[in-house]
Amino acid sequence: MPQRLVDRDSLAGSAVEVAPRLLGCRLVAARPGQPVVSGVIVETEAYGGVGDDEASHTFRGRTERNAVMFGPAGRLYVYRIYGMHWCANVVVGADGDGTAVLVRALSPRMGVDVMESRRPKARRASDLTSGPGKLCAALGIDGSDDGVDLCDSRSPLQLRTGRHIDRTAIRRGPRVGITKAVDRPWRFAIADDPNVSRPRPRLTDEGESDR
DNA sequence: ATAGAGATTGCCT
DNA sequence: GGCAATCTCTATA
Repeated sequence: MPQRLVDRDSLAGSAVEVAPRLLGCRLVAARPGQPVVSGVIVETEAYGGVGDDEASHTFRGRTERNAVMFGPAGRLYVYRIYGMHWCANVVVGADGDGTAVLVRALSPRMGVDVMESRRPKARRASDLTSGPGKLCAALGIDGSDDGVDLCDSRSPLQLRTGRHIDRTAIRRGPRVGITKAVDRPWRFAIADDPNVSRPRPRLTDEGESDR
């Protein structure tokens, strides 16, 4: 089966439901006049809505920055972090929920040479897209992509289906870099993929520690 | 108005 | 392992 666009309806669930299902999907940058650059999603994090998840940008309601998170599922929410880098999220849930899934790492597929030119500081293949800021740089994602519809074949950024990831091959753990709601194991990753950022999540679906 | 923290990365010791 | 770079939002005045 060839890759097809992810169906918007499949993003209608809660962030913590959708986050593991995005593993294995492809994030594709298809910009006019430029070579296609893409990678398989290997790490995600779920972020909840207003008053629900203290670590989420939407916890205190709508702002200019987080407006896209309150729109329909399938849009890309891009924000600047630490004044330096960009982070990309897939908006999920129902229109108005303010929920999204942060894409934390990719396994490079198409356009690796372009990624290398955009990530001159990467010294190894696994440095190219092994973090939310790194993958945005590699795919050329910035603030001008905020709000792009990933479920539209005419978009410069698209979300496409990939191979199925077995439940037993998924690891989960606490989200990275946050100081609030640190107890929620809302980070998901494909076990043993070299592009997953550190520290690697260690829990199985049953909550058992791996290794 | 001003200050401090933040969903990160890379360079330094 | 520590820490600087530097934009946006929030809290406090």
